[in-house]
Amino acid sequence: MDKKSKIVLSAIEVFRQIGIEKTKISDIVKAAGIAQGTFYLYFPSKLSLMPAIAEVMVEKTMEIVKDQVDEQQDISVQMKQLIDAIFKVNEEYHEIQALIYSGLASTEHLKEWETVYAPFYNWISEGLKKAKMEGKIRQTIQPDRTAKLIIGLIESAAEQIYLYDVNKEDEAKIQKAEVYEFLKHALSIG
Amino acid sequence: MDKKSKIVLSAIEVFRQIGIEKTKISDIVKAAGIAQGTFYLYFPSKLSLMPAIAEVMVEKTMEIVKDQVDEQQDISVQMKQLIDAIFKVNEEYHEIQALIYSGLASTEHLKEWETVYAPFYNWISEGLKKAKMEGKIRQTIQPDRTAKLIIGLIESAAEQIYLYDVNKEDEAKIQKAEVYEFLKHALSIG
Amino acid sequence: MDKKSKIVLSAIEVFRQIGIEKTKISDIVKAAGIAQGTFYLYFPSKLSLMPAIAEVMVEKTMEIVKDQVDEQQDISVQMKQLIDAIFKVNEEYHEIQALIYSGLASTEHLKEWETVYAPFYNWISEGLKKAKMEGKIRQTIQPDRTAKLIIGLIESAAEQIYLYDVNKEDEAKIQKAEVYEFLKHALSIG
Amino acid sequence: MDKKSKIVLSAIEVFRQIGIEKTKISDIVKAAGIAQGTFYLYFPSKLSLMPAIAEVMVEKTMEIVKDQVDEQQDISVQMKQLIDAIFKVNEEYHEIQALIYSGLASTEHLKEWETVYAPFYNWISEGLKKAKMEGKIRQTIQPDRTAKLIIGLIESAAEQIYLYDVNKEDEAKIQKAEVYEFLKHALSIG
DNA sequence: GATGAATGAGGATTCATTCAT
DNA sequence: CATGAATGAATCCTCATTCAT
Repeated sequence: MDKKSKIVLSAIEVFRQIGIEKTKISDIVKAAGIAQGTFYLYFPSKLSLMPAIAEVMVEKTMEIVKDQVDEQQDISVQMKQLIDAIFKVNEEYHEIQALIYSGLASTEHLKEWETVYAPFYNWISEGLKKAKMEGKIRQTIQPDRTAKLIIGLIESAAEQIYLYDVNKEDEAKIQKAEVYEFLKHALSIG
Repeated sequence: MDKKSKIVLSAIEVFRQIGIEKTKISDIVKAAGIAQGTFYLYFPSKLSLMPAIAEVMVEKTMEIVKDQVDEQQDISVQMKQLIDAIFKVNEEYHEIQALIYSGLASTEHLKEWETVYAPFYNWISEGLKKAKMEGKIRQTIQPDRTAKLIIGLIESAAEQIYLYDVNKEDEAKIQKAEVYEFLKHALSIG
Repeated sequence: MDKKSKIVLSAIEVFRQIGIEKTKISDIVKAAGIAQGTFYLYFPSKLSLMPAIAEVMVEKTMEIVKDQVDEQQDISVQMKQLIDAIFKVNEEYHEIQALIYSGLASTEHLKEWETVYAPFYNWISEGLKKAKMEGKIRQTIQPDRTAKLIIGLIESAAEQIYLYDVNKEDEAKIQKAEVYEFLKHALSIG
Repeated sequence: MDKKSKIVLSAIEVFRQIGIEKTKISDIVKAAGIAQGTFYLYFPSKLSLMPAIAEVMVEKTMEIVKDQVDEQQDISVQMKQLIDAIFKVNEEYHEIQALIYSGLASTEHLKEWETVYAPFYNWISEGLKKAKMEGKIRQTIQPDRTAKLIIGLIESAAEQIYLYDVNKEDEAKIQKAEVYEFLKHALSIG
């Protein structure tokens, strides 16, 4: 394995054990079995690790999700499986999720977050599109938007964490309308 | 204003500008216009600030929510208003939400989190109970649990953040079942 | 004595013993009897010490010069005394002279150099003006400019002797005589 | 050009730009277009560069001086030419002079300094001997010693001008005239 | 209570040098 | 000869915390 990957994986391990705040660069390199200076050949600082870690985490998440969700099953079964999968990932890596979040938040790497999560969102979205075409779900659903809502809902249920993006009034309006629709059905209002 | 409040408010301001990671005590006291040592008369350490900040933030959130939501209105209207309100709060204080979370997460203050958020959850829960009794929403809803789902959903929609809590298998099972039910209706599945 | 002066004087001592390059901040603070962090309350870096050291050195130089040169004496005697004085300073502080020079050169403190040396230059210049008015030296001399030439001449002469090693009494004596002769003619004294 | 020369010349260039203190080996090799390790095939350490640089600088100086000074001319003309030459070298390489000096001083290469400068001193000394024999300058002059005084005088005069900034043509002109007058009298020329 | 200069342990970072390719 | 990734000792610098005033 190349040194860069070794650093990232070791960092994940160490962060889980000691916590991001208390982890020293020296802990990471010790775990990776490399010299102190070598770290700086690949990352300028501890926080600059975060996007790389996030990427690995999303990869792991997708692995588990794809493993647990049977695309041949009915959409209702798939959703149950998706919930199981996300709860499972969160259970195993909840510290890392928190770390990534605070790590991304405390730096200026926020924009990389969306890029990193994109493949996961897309995969869900494709599933929704199929179900929509087959008339299994309501036709007013916007798959891309709803995919994110679903992931957010399940993750927040499993976790209760908060994240966002601002100053997009139109975007917010559509989003709000969509959430309203979503919620109306979820609660069986009216 | 007393010095303690001055410290908390200055800290919020400085955290928003510099980020929690990079903020020094000296930055906070400078912003508060007090001496370095004075900080320690009110807070034993830097991290002990977090719960106090969280409290202020929840207070601000509830102020806005209670101001925007008209309890005389129909539940569907109230939900629209709630969405508006939460989006509004998040728009204004999204960095702080992240800060609080990472601040609480990076220490052992996690347990205080629930306490701090409790009044908000309770208020939503009460609304659901009333609607449930009036037959406006489905009778299978568990108000306490659902209150958190709703807040989580809306906040994640406004933000896209992730947070959690693990090792509660039974708790997780119930939670998963509830989400499933929630989601089934939201998507009009079956 | 205040801490800032203590740092400067200790730095001079340590630099003389260990050399500027090999001196660590920790050596300086140890010599000054203060904590490591305290250094940074007064100086941002090792090199930023240089102007302060230069100032002290010029003060010391002027003390010795004013002490050795008798302004009541004839200009030729005064020049002899000036040569003695500068050689003396150089013998004692030759490492520091080198340090200051390289220290100033390697940083961006060059402009401070002139300011620091100004009082010395002025004092010599005043002496020349008086001698010129009294017809003791040639009338074509420009005092300000010549003051610098004289100091430059004597210092470089002294450096040539003391740069390598210090105990060269005989060598110094001959060099001083030669410089005196050189200077006497240059100024057309007597 | 062979790699050794390339290293020396690149080092001079980089030192001029970044300053000796801040220059890393990696900067030098980058400028020279060679690999990091290659440096050590030609120089055992960073400081061992200094004598080589000094040598190059003295060579350049002597080239310019020999080019500008016409040995057929009268000693007074030669001195004028010498002043011009040294000022010229200083204008172009004033940072390097400081570098060499501090570079040599900060190590144990001090003894090489004399060796490196020797040919320059000797050349001047020879000129003085000849002039002395021809009765063009005062008979009390000791050529070897005076050669160093002259160079020291002119260099310090030039430094005073060019140390701060280079484009001071008028200032230089006046300074050169003053130095010439000073020197003419010091040597009792004409 | 309030101050802010002083502390110093702790950790980040640098960079000359090596050596396997 | 040439390379440049890897090394890790050396040292800088930060900043939470203390305490004499």
